[in-house]
Amino acid sequence: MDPRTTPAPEPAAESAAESAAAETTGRLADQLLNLTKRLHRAQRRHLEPLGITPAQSRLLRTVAHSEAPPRMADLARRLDVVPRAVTTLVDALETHDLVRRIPDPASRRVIRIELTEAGGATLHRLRLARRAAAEDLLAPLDTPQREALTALLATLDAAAPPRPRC
Amino acid sequence: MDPRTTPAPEPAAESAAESAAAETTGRLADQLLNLTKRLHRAQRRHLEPLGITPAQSRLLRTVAHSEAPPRMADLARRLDVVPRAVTTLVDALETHDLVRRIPDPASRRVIRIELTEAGGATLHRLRLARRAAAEDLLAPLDTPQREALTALLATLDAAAPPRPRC
DNA sequence: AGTCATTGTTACCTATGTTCACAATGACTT
DNA sequence: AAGTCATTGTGAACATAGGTAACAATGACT
Repeated sequence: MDPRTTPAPEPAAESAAESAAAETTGRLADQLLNLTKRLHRAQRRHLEPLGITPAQSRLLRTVAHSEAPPRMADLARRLDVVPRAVTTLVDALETHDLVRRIPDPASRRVIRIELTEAGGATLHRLRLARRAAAEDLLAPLDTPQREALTALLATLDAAAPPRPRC
Repeated sequence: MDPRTTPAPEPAAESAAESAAAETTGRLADQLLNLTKRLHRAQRRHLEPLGITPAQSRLLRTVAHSEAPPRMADLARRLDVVPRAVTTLVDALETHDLVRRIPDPASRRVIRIELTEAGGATLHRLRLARRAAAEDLLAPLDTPQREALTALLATLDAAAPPRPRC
């Protein structure tokens, strides 16, 4: 709803309905990116005293969430990153003694990642920090609104990945 | 709702309600980050043929959205980044001849950023690409759901910045 | 033994953004 | 006029998050 801000040469012959829907779509992208930037910053701010980055935090939580010590490849899949990215994160966490690389008895190729005791302790502080960070952002929403938002995002996340294997 | 995944030593004496709310909050953060990653990828995929990155795209749109050629500092503020970050982006766009640095007649310190003709043309293709990218993500949501989502995000974005001036 | 797929890693590259230092400029004081 | 200070943009260096490509070790299957 701001058609004057269209300096593109093409008159963009769209119906009003199409245009509005497109506006919404485009705006959504901006809003998401904006919000995520703030989330990143809030997380970083809260995680800084713990000495770990948001990505490391995510990895740590994923490890903790796993029933058995996961393999590097498992982590990569669950974090939706390329395996190479996991190596760096585990390196960082391992130097801080928050996780441990342990060999898999069944296959000498695989490496399993185990939470150390210090890692477990950090994880708890991390949850608090993370919650505080999210709380900073989500303050304007009341509980039902938050639930509505999670529901919508869950829909998006669920429909997400045809699991791009190649 | 998964208390067994709490390897932290502390028993975390919280009420069930508090815990559930915290769960929601934490989950929201994950969902947002997840979604944004996908959005980034989708954008990159769609923007790649145009030879510009998402951040450059955002800068370009911001320039186009401004009534008068904005100053670098304006752009930094509106993009919510540090001024130095704008320099790099403008550099890239300028080498592609999509924007131009023009001097401000009033003050020799300030540099104003102007959209070139090629920039305007690119901007239109960019809108299409961007819309397609968002469409990829938002496919699972129907129109009322999207509107609900934008409304929620708008609330968050609006309440956002006490404009951290220092 | 030979071929092929899996697993993790080393060595780079990119994108985005930050801090620090600095030079040029403008504005304001003495 | 000179001095002080804030603004503006940028160079240099670094951090974070991620990606590609090549490769070695290993397992699996013929």
